[in-house]
Amino acid sequence: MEKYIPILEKTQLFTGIADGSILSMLDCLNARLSMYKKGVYVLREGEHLCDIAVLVEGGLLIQKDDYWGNRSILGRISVGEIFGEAYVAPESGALLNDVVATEDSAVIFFDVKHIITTCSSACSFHSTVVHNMFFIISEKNRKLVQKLSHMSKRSTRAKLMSYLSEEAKHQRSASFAIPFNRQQLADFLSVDRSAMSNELCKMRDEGLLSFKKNQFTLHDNS
Amino acid sequence: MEKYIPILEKTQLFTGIADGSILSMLDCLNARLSMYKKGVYVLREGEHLCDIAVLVEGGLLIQKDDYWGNRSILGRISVGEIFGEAYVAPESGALLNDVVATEDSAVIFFDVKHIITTCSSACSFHSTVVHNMFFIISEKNRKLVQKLSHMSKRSTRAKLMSYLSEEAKHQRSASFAIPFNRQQLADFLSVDRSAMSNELCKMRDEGLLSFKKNQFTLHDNS
DNA sequence: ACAATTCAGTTGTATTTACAACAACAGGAG
DNA sequence: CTCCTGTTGTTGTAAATACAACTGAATTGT
Repeated sequence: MEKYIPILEKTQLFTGIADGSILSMLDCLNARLSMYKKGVYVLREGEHLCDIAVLVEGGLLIQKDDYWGNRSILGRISVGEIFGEAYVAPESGALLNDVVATEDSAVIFFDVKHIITTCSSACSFHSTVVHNMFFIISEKNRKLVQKLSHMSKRSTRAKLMSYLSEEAKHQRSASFAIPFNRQQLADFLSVDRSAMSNELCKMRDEGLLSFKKNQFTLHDNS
Repeated sequence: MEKYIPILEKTQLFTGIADGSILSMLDCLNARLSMYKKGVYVLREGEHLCDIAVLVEGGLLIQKDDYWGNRSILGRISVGEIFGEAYVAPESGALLNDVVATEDSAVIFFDVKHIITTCSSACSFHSTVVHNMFFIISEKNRKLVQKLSHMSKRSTRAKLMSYLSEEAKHQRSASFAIPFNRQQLADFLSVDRSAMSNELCKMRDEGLLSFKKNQFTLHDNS
């Protein structure tokens, strides 16, 4: 677990924690490390979770498959991000989504109770971590609202434009990479892949944008 | 503002705060009361917010209108609930939605900085409020994920079933009232009102459910 | 009580999207 | 190199949805 401390130091969760303190906190927060091969389920819908999880290596997708095999993708987790934070409240029920590793991944789990309850040890960083989590969850909240605003668009084209322009704004460049392939993007926006592919090509032919693989460029139509 | 203290006492935000303490906290948290007539905008998309808001009287809708007049509804705020919590982080930008009063309403705003920073006064309840907010935001997070799972359904019928069965589960009864009229429900699920109305009637004719106004009953098809 | 307004349901048509099946291409394994 | 697999784009058809226009019922205000 120690090898991932440099990663943890850079995460938003441990912002403001003195460099040497994280190692001692791991113990105090009952941290556990788990490894997952590509394609393996990290968490499954219906399970109960008492932990906050931090991805320290690899990549994850948060997704859900319904009875008929329709998949919907809630989002991607990259190294340094936390997940499972929506289930920390005592009354929160079972997980609503699966979490799947898209590459070989490493995850560190922290016991929630240990985070939000000040421990008996002399570790004075609890309140900092609570504050950090506070902001992280609030920010996740905003990201979900943004995703909802993409999905509430009525047409495939409007959904694509909403998502892509948001992504351009976020990455501060008209040219940017997205973390999805076409099928994943379609599942993310809840549209049919082939219809979406078709629409993307139409938009390209109209000069709205260009793309190659998952690299997109939005064009200025002024 | 004092007249709303009994309301505040019952909110999740002030759970665990001794009864007499709220009055003194109002000052400490720089609380401000605002009244809004039915139909008036409480907050507008694009504004910046430095406060947590608690609805103490009336009802609100969180919604967004696009350039062409398409409205999408993010959710409803009832008495005792908080809103604006997605914008507490210092880096969070402008509001992404409007907030509109659907009845004459009263809102109390609390300065976020005063909540998350321990004040110099002797008020010892800060950490309790922070913990409460923590759980509230986490729970909101889960609600957003649930809304996303309704909206990611591919057909109008599936969206309706997803929303209505969730509502039945939440209210622990197959018979329940929803907080929307038809147009609002359509805007909430991002579908056309008339198409939705049509689908609802088909579902009723097939015996899946029955309804009258905003009162719905799901039927057991075993 | 009456008029005005909002709300819910209905219908027909135009448009959009989903679905299915396939072709082209790229990258990796043997 | 060749085969296999996964990904993306293409096309035609079927199905679902949006849109517009209207009816009747319910609600509100005067």
